[in-house]
Amino acid sequence: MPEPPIRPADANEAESVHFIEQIIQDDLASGKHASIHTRFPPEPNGYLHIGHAKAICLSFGIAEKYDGQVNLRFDDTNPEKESQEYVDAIRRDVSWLGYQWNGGEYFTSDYFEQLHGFAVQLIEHGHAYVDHQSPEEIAAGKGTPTKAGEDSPFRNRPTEENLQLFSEMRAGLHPDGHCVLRAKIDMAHPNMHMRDPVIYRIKRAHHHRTGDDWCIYPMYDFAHGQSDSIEGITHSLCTLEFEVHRPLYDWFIRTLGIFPSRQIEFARLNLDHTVMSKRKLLRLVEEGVVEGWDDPRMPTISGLRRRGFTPESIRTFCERVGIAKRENVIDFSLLEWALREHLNRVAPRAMAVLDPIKLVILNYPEGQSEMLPSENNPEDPSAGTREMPFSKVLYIEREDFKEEANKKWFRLAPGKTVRLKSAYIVRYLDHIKGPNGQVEEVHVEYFPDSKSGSDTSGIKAKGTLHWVNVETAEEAEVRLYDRLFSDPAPDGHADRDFMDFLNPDSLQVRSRCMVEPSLALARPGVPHQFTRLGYFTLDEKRTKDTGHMVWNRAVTLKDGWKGQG
RNA sequence: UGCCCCAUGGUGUAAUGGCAGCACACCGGUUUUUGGUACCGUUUGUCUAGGUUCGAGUCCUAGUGGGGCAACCA
Repeated sequence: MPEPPIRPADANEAESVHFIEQIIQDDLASGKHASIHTRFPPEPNGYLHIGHAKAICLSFGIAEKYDGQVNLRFDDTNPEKESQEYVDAIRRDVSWLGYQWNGGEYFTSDYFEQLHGFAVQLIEHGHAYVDHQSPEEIAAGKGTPTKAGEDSPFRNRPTEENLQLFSEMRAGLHPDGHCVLRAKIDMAHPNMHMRDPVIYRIKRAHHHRTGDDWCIYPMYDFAHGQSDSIEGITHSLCTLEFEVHRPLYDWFIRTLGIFPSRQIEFARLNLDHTVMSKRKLLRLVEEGVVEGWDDPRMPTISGLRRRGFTPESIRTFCERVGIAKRENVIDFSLLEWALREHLNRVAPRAMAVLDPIKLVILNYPEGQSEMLPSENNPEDPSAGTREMPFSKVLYIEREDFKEEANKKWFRLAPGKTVRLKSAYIVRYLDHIKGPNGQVEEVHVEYFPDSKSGSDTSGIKAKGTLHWVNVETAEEAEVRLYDRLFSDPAPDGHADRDFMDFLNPDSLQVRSRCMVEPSLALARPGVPHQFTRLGYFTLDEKRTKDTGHMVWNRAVTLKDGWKGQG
């Protein structure tokens, strides 16, 4: 009986890699490829979103890890939907994520001439024909998934006639839609994509790069694999919906006898409480539900950037999400975790009060003030400290005071004692209410010997409150965000429109917030942690437009309090 | 009534025929001048049925469930 193998005493924990990396390692080990070359091939017809970030991190990350190359290629074969605006936005988003396309930048439109040559080559070898059927006739002729298609009446045209017709198509002798070029494969093939796919159509549309040079454009299936091949892409990584296109991808490469790029598919990213398709995102923009593609509630890269996400956090998120072929829906909280994980280490702390009421320290001398040092980041002593002005009248958070509270309430209330962060311990005395019953001021006494850093009072305070000195406070607008949809799967209801599930509270604007004076020098793109409140970033656009500070909250701090007090 | 892909805790993802592990979430505890962080701990999983094997999450067969495929879109 064979003994079970003994595990090596000190085996290095083998690095576990996903199935795509496994293929790459095998190809490198077997010598199939001396080096690897990937590409990221967006169509410039919209803004990149977090799902694209996964694809970007995959293709760029693999090139980086295996010392290979990666191309950025704009798949621009449908001029009606594409534009330079999107090209620019895509470049900016990929760069912002921290990636360089070291293999170069390309456009499928750069290959139009070469692709045209491939088509001629196919015709010459009897592998393509010009079809004069209408789109409806072609669709009908394809059959259904369970029923074989029928040959087009034009399928057996002589090569010479096909050559002639195709050159007329290119020369503009035929009106739009009059005829198409089709690959001649198998109208009864079990894979619908192999039933003589259309590979060129006539379309008199102005192309954002080639202008009016062409009136025929190749279809995706005839452009993508060949473009990969032209660029020497070894591993062409794409999402699962292209799986059924792979036999066609391979067929063109084999039939044309060109460099065999290999397509490998992985499952696309889905996030709960949002939608990810360009069509649906576009609807949110067009119906004015959000401000634009870069609205901080959008799952777009530009939206996340404006919301206050960092490239590092998005890359971490993509690593955690993993790569597999299984359909998946990722918790939004994983994205939030990734941001907190990064920002907790690097974000400078500051104090801000979103819903201010006054705290008056009755026994603090009128007219006196002092500067108290406060750590910029407790996780990073090298970040140093800053001086916080402190005096008799401060702002504290309305929700940090309660007229009645039990033992679990660590904040201010009758009978309670709290520490003011980086300052003194104070004890409740009384409070004043306004005409409509709202608390306006809380009065406390402070203990002079409880000063932060030199506390000899011996008094213990369970809770610590953040505060801002009234005299020196800066006013700011703060925008708080929540999930755009209240339903975890807004587009998962067959009988309901996803717009029915919009979260009415996805945006909260707080207009008279008070922030510490040092924040007046803050710059956009540098996230801060507002003590006890979360991570905030200056909104560049809105701050510029309104002339006053506007802060976006990217995410709250994790809240471990159960709210039982 | 076709073809292709997939199935591991609540959510993701490992285990390459040999101890089902990790992260997020959840719950509990310790520390704490952020009810944060850090640290510790609890609970929870191999779709079903057969088969191969000393041994199956892994291989085979069938079933079930989910996803995809019929644009002159990508």
